Amino acid sequence: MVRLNKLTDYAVVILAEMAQAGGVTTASALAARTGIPGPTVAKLLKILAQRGLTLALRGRAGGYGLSRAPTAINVAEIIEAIEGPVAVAACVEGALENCEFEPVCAMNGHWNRVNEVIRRALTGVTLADMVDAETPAFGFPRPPAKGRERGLGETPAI
Amino acid sequence: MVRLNKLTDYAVVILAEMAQAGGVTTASALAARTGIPGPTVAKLLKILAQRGLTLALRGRAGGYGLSRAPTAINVAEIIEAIEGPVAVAACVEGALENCEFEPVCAMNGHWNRVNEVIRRALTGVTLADMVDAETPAFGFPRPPAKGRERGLGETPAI
DNA sequence: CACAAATAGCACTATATTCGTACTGTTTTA
DNA sequence: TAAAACAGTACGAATATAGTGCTATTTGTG
Repeated sequence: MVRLNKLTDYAVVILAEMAQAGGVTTASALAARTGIPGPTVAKLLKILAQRGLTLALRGRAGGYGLSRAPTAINVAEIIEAIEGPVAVAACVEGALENCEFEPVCAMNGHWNRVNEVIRRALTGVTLADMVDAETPAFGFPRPPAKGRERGLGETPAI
Repeated sequence: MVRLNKLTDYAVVILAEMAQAGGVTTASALAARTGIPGPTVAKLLKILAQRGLTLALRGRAGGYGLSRAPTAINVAEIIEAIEGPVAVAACVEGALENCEFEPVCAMNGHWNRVNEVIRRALTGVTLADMVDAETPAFGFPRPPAKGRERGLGETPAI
C-alpha cells in the first residue's frame, strides 16, 4: 500500500512528541507518552541520533532532544534515516539495490519521475506541520505554547 | 523505503508490456517477455481482470488485453488493484485498518495530507507515461509507432 | 463431437522481512 | 562510587509476501 513500515511511523510519532515537549526527554518518558514499547523507542532514538536528527545527552540527567527546530526537519529526512533512500522500486536512482530485469524492462527509468514527485512531496512536509497544534495530542494536555518556552536543557518534568 | 511490493511492481511491468504489444496476449507470452515467473503473471492477470483493468478472453485463442487506452490507466489504479488503497499509515482515511494509538497520537490526521499528495502524484502518471517509447524495451523490437496506431477500442480484437 | 488451449478460482507452503527483546558496555553526574 | 542514561550488537519470533499446484470452466479447431 505504498506503506511506511511501522518503525518509520513510530519514529515520526516520537519526533513529533519531542517537538511538542521541547527540551530534553528520556527514552522511557517518550515510550510512556506515545504507547510505543520502550526498547523500540530506545532503538529508534539511537538511530535518529546517529543520523543527526536528535542530540543525545548521556549521564544521569541525560536524554534526547531535537537537533534542529521542528520547522527545519522534514518527513523525507526521517524516513530516510530509518529506511534508507526513498525508492518505490529497485531500479530508481539512489536505490540501494539493482533490478535484475533492468536491461529488459519496458519502463527503463520511468519510475524515477514517480519517485521524484513522491520524494518532493515528503520533503515539503516538516515535523512542525505534523504537530501543528490545531488538534493537540489527546490525553497529554499541556500549557499554551507561550508557557513552555524554555530553552533546551531545562529537562522534562518526568 | 516507501516501497511498492514486488507484485505491484510486476503488475505495472506486465501492463506496460501489454500496452506496448497491444491487442490480446497470453499470460505465458507475457511471462516470457518480461522474465517474470509464469504462475505469478497468471495470478496477477486474474486480479487485474477482476478489477477491470484488463479484459480476459477465454478459450482457445484467448488471452488478456487492456480494458482501456494506456493514457486512461493511471499508476494509482494499478497499485490499488493489487495492494488496496494507497495509505502510508494505518490512520489515514480510506485505509483498511485502524490505528490503535489514534486517540493518543500526536499527529491526529496529519498523515492524511501527506497521503493525499502522494496519491495525487500517482494518479497523475499514466501507463502511457511509463512506456513512452523514447527508450523502447530492449530485446523486443517492434514496428514503428505509426504502425500500431489504432484507436482504443479497436484494441483487444475480441 | 471430442480435444486442446487458455483463463478462473482456490488453497497451500516456503521464504524473507520486520518487529521487538535481551544483554553487555560506556559515559556522566549526584 | 553508584546510579541513571545512552551505545551497540545479536537474536528469536511473528508476520507478510511470493510463488506453486491443482481442478474447474470456457471456447475455438479439427
